[in-house]
Amino acid sequence: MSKDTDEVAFKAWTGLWRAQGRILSAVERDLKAAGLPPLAWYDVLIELERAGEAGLRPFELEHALLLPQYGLSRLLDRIEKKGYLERRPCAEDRRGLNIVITPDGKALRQRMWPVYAGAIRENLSDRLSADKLETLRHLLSQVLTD
Amino acid sequence: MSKDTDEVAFKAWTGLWRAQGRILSAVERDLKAAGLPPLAWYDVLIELERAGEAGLRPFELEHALLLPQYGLSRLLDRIEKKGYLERRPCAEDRRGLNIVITPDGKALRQRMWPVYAGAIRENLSDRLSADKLETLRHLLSQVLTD
DNA sequence: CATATTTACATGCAAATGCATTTAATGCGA
DNA sequence: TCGCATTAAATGCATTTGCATGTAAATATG
Repeated sequence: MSKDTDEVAFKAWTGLWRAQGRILSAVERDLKAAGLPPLAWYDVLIELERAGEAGLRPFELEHALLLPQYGLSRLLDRIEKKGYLERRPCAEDRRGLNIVITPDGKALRQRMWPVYAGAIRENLSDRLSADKLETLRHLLSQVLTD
Repeated sequence: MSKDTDEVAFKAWTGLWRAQGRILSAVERDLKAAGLPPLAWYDVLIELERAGEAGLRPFELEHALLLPQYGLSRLLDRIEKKGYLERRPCAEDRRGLNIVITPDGKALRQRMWPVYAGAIRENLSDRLSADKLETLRHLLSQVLTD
């Protein structure tokens, strides 16, 4: 690998970092401005919504969201306390839980979505052609393979 | 903007998020494993090193690193306490400071670099051809213009 | 020139995060 | 089936972050 490649790679990395940071900040700012909870709540709720009535085990959410175990445990505490999800004992494994979204949770997720989508549009879609977006998506999926 | 574009944009965003998260986690993990401080210290130190003897004002660092004002203030506290930088009163503006790296700070930055670079290589450069890296860099720079 | 506004940086306090450990149940090998 | 390593999830404690506000100096306004 040439020195040049290292340099380009480093610039790609800083771009990745800054772009992600800028978009994420915008999303969080807009959510807060709308009186809505942080993005992490959305991620939990959408996963639960997709999982349906059976819900998900914490370790599944952990894997899907790339959160540390203790981080998820406490995130669930907070969301549960507001009534957007339920922790149910798990029949098949009594160590475990089934996390299930409530109707309020679904409603909250729906209110969050347009704010989230708006920030993505302003900060990403509006700045790159459809083709380039697709290229970006593809490159990043390659980075993430394994 | 078509619904399809929105979908691709969203996937590009999640890719951006996950790729950044994965790489950043790897960097932090490797730094910690090597007994070195978090990446944020590197960012501060490299900026200071580039700024030379005159150092930088906190608000300049803040802008360069996209940190909130109070976040930077406390990051500087921690780095200063370990002796890697100095806060000097600023002659031109007595509200301000000049932040200057120490020799120990330069040495620390140098020790951090190979660990940092290694993680970028493993998680980015090794997964994308030179051409694709350049494309990625270019796309991200477009996202960041303004 | 006096006073109001803005800018630079710090800090008290509450919330979130990271780390290590705990509790409890499962599975596995002897 | 007993004992032990492993897995699921929670939690105490220290560190870090976020938010609001404080202090002090510079700048703008009348």
